[in-house]
Amino acid sequence: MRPGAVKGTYDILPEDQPRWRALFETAARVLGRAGVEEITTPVFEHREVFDKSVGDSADLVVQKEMYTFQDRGGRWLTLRPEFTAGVLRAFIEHGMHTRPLPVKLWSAGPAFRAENVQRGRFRQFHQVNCELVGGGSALLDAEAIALLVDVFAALGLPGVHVKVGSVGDPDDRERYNAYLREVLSPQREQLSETSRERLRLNPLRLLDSKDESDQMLLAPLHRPLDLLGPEARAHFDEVTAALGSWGVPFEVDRSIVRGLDYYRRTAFEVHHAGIGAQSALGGGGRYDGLLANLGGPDLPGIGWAFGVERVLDALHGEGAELGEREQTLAYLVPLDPEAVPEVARLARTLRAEHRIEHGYVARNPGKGLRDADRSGARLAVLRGSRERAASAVVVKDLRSGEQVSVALDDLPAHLRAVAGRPVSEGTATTSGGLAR
RNA sequence: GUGGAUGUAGCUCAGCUGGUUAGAGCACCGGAUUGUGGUUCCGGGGGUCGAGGGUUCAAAUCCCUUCAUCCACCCCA
Repeated sequence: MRPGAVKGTYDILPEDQPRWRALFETAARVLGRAGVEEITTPVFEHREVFDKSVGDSADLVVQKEMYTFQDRGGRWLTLRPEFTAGVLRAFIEHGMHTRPLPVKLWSAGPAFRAENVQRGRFRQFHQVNCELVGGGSALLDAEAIALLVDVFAALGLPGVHVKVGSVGDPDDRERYNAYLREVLSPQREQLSETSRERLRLNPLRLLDSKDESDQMLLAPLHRPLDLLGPEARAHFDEVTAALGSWGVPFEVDRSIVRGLDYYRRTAFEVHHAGIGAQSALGGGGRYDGLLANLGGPDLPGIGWAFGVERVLDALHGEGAELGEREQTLAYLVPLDPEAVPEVARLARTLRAEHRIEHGYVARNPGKGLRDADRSGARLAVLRGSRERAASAVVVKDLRSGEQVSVALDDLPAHLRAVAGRPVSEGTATTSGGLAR
């Protein structure tokens, strides 16, 4: 069997590229206007970078899902499973804490997780990531959330649901975990097996259970948001007040939860109903303390990421098309061998202004026009012995069928004029269509 | 790691309970049309029927194994 693309990876074909490009360009524009600057970091890092950002979590699963390997020099490296750790590593390495704070950085590119594949979940996938580093103000939390929403809006994606919650400060989390243990331990026999395990290791995650009877048990309980300390509560209220005053639509999610320990206070997710079971387009949160964990200054930060594949899936489902392929203006047809180098040279000069393609072997007019048609070009430009004798070319509009002889010297002006006109309506005339 | 569905031409699929040489549409190539395309008509090339094994006179079809894809569970930075 010949090998196909590796499980969980796929090819982005030429016809898909405009969508991808348009998405990245839109994100760059929206974020750029907010003063967020682009940073590109390597796709792999020393494994400690991700181990430190992720590793002290109770969930060892997370580590199992990282692509970690040893290079020829014996270095342990990890393909990035997310952007935050690498971006913060770069932030620290380049002393960016000396820049005006907060430092706002966005990135885009592939990331890797050794997960099982399903809709919206791949082993190599793509994210757009944004980090606002060095500010603890609730206004930054609100700005981060608003920016994420703004990007979706600029993409023309309807139907997004923004959920905002808070996991509180570390004290709050401990208190909440203790609360869950206290309330649920007497009823542990009624919990599902995995939930019993979670009760022991990481009670917070119980809230994620999809088991119906679990949810029945959990329903009457307080949520993290209900038991926030006064400071975290005030912070949360400031965030929601800012979002409200900016007109950013969101709903408060009392039970929002993060899997990793470094998250503090604000946590948020954006969901979309039309993309299968993995309905989260993106999400993020505040990670005060993470920077210090990575050996940097003790600065707070907040960030988010969204999954490019999922957003494109959602856009497709909503019928929102994104990006267009540039149409070839003219396809140059050599009608005899002598014309081949002539059209090649001509194409090179015309390309200064337009997208131009041409044939590489002599064709009769029938085949040549078919080639031109299939290239998607607006015009076919024919060059053969008759045209040569007149120092001209024949230019045929492939939609209307009209054709004219144009002197070589006049061709640039002619093409410019056509390019400035809207594409002529109507499918080409039938049969004859040929000017005599 | 677990479960379900699906694997037949480049693509989308048909092929019923086993029975001649495995089909269609689209796509591709050629001709009708040797200086005029996209429509139409005619013709053509393309397949280890995912792979391996088994049952049978006979397997795309039934059985087993395996691989892959999709969806879901698990998990989710």
